Amino acid sequence: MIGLPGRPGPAVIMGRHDDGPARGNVMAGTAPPTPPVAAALPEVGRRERKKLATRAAVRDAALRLAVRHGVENITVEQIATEADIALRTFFNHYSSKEEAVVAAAAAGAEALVVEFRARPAAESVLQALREAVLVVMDRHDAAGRDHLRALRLMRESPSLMPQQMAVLTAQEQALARAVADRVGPPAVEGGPTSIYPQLCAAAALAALRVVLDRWLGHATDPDDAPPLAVLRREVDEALAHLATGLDTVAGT
Amino acid sequence: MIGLPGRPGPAVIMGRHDDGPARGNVMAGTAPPTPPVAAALPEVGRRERKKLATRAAVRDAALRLAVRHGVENITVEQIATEADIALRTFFNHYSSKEEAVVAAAAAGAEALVVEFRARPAAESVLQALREAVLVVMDRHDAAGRDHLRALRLMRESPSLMPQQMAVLTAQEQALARAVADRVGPPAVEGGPTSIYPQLCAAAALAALRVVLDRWLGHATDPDDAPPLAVLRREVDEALAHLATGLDTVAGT
DNA sequence: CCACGAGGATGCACGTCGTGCATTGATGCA
DNA sequence: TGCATCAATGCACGACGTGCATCCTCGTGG
Repeated sequence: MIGLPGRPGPAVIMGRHDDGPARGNVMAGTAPPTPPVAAALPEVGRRERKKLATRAAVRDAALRLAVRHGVENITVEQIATEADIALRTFFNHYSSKEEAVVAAAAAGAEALVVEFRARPAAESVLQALREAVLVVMDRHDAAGRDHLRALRLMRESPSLMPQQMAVLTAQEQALARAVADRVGPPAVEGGPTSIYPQLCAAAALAALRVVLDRWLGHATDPDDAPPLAVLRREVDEALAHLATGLDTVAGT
Repeated sequence: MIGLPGRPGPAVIMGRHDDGPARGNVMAGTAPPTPPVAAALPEVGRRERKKLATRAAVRDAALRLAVRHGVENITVEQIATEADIALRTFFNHYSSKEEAVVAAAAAGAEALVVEFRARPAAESVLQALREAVLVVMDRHDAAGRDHLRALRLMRESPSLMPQQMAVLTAQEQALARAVADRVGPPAVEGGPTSIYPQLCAAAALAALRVVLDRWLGHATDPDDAPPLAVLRREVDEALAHLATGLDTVAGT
């Protein structure tokens, strides 16, 4: 998800196909089936590739500067310069620096939904979700230190929180649909849709958000990640709570 | 492909207790605002009261204009004029029009936490939460049409979503603390804090958000609220799901 | 091979945002 | 009554975000 190329050059191309800046909030785009690791298909011409490259350059430049100087202390102009584009062009891709910074992280949430859908139908909803989380976690674990720094940036920048939540809710909708597809169509066609998919997706993502937040908070030293094993355990614990019910009375 | 005021969109419980001078009508001596639950505050002098009044005036003016013209189509200057204050003064209270508009809603979420804390310890966490929700719901039901319009505004204004989520997460923290207090201190002093409070608070608020969102979505006609009974039922259903566990396998 | 249409990158102008700084007037206090 | 405080204001200014016209590159049909 995060990718921090050393130079503003052509970066990894990852999904995100929508045109036009998203006024005020984030994309809820359904990128064409672009599995986690995308391969350049002849589908896109040089033109499209250049556009994507520019987009990626902007995104990475934004993240790089934000990690180094803090989101509050950088201007869109600086990002544009770093990405070697005109100021005006920046707004052709993102409508604010916050959106650009968070965009780099959005892929993570998208990947989760993709992996979830890929799980066999035999698994229960929360089981499938757990496995999907593990897959995404492992993959991102390889991203290393830069990736961790980016996560901390997200966690500790108040001004990014809104954008993050926006991404999260967008993915919540996607996950809700995935859950609905998994449990099958409602008994009655056209009948009142069950609240279950939305509820489950919302609760699950909220749980994962809490877990990740706690995990990032555990670390006493910056750049020092608590063992991944801890994260796994807490994910399991949280999902287990959801699965078995989380009501409690005083003294328990 | 995103900025359209469409289906997805969170909402927040909101209430509008107006204390301050409401444009063109009574502006009594401004008796100390009457928060959800009485609070004796003999401490406030005229100075503080005036400040609060100004704040309320700004908040209400923002909400009123936003409901009438849409958040996107109003400027801070208009709000300031409507509230009869200088432009600069606006920023002494809120840092953006979105914040001002949503501020009116924040009280709702705060009230929920307050009511939750007021529930007897004998009730389980989710029971207490349910009762608290009902209390807040009933109280706000009396607010009538304007209140409903405000809720719809929140739901359908993409640019407000970030601020709403900010309010929501703030209350999530407060609720998490309340839950922690309710279930009692951890067995081991200073030991690793349980994830339960945060998890529970996050899941519960996420559930309530989904329920409210669905409820607002049910209505086919604007200004026409689905019966409150439906809301109650869905709240119960959602919390019941959380209480008994929400795992499921295909075909269930 | 070339002219032409589509679309991305830019430059420019402009209105709105949000903040720092200095000033004023009402308020609270000794 | 004299003084300290603080909300409200006015002013200046840099950053933001968008509409519009233009230039240039890529993709295509002739």
